[in-house]
Amino acid sequence: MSHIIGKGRCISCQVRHLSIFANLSTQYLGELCDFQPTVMTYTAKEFIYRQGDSPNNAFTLRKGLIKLIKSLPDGRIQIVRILKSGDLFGFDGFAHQDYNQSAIALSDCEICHLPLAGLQKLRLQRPEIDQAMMQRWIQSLHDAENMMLDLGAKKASERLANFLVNWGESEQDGWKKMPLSRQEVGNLLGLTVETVSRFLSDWKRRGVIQERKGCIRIKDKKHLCEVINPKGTCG
Amino acid sequence: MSHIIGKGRCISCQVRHLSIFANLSTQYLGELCDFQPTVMTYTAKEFIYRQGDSPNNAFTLRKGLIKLIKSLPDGRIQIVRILKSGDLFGFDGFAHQDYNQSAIALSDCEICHLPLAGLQKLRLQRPEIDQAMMQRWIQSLHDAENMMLDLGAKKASERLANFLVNWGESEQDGWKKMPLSRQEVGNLLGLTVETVSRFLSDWKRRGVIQERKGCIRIKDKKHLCEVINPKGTCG
DNA sequence: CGGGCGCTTGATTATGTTCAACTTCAGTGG
DNA sequence: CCACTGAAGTTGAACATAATCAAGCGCCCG
Repeated sequence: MSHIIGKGRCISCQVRHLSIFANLSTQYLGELCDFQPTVMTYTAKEFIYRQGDSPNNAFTLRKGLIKLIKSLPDGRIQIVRILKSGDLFGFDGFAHQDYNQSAIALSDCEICHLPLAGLQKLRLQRPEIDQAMMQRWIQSLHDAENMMLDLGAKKASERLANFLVNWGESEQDGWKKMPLSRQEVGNLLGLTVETVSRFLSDWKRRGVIQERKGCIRIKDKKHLCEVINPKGTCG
Repeated sequence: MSHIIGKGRCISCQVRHLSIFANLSTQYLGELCDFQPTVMTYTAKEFIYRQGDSPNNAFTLRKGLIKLIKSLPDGRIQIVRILKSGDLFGFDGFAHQDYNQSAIALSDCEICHLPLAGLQKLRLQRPEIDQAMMQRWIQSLHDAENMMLDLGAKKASERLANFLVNWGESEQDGWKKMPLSRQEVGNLLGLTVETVSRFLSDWKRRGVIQERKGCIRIKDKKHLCEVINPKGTCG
């Protein structure tokens, strides 16, 4: 279950450099101390909020992974975003709107609850924070646009190869944590479990990728890139 | 061809009430006059900007319709947004990023070019403008999330029915302009021309919708709503 | 009047889904 | 420690949906 582990001390936060408070001049970190967001832990599969709830907070993810999902009445699901350390989410309240998605922990998580009113005040006071938030909104929109292109115009293998390459990025031929189930990869890419499983199995048989207990490694990136873009270049 | 038709006088603009300057207290409209964005006209099918261009401006659409598209090297296209009067677009520069999509006029258009630096200054000065921009970013993100759900989780008929109902909204059983070609509807919904044409023809034969010279009318909204959501309610 | 574009329609194919059976593995309790 | 259980993953076969290919229509514009 989720529980409160205390008040955040942003000034000494280990993931501040990833957050919207990253570029804050040190002289203003003091003000941030008054802000004192509540820090909570969540266990895997727990909801942080549900689509339709009225927002009192925005959130910063400190530790773990989160999926933002939208779902249809009959149970079909689309993952619209995967959140990593330092990511800001649940900011719908800034537009006086209810949460437009549900947030679910993919792993055990540590999350800062940022009261909307306080954050709004900070944002108006400190241009660095304002700028950081704006950049994140625009980046989120870009990510969403790229995903629309994937979902609307690409085929299964292209989407999956693209997902693997992006996920494995920054790892030079090393093992990368893959905490998403086949089902979740399907929900992210608009595919069924079976389709995801078939392509992954195929690529494993051909030695394009390797897998072991929740980790994945790309052996033949070139091959995946050719799947993504038959006659283009890629990394 | 596009050409400049002069400097905008926001204070007397007919679509200001739809724009990010809508809620500006009258006392500040004067400042806005110094801003003086360039107003330009574009003819249908013209590019306003291209994906990858460096942004100098954001834009407000005064008159007409615009599509924002992303495309793959092999020519496949996804429309990621359709813009209407008063909509703000091309604001990628605020995050120091290149345009992430291309903007193309769907009809003859009138567009305000808003210099980034000037707009940034206005935003920081006037909370109303700042708030309006933020709301639009969040709304755009919501729209994008809804579209991801459509593209990833729904079938052709559901997407198309949903599109028609949304497009026809605010019209009480009247004729609604439909300036998108079958091809463009396909590019928006992740479908081929043929698939779009087939469903529309079918619904026309059944009397669910009517069409005449670039206009469309929904005769049997209930039927479309049942296609969208087999056992739910809808408007 | 001719040409071309957008739209429609049919036939065929491909891609991915659905359904079903089986395997693997982690966790649980005897 | 091992048998049992259930969830996650794999695989095959049948099926459905939408894409592709192809042909023809209607209409606007030159």
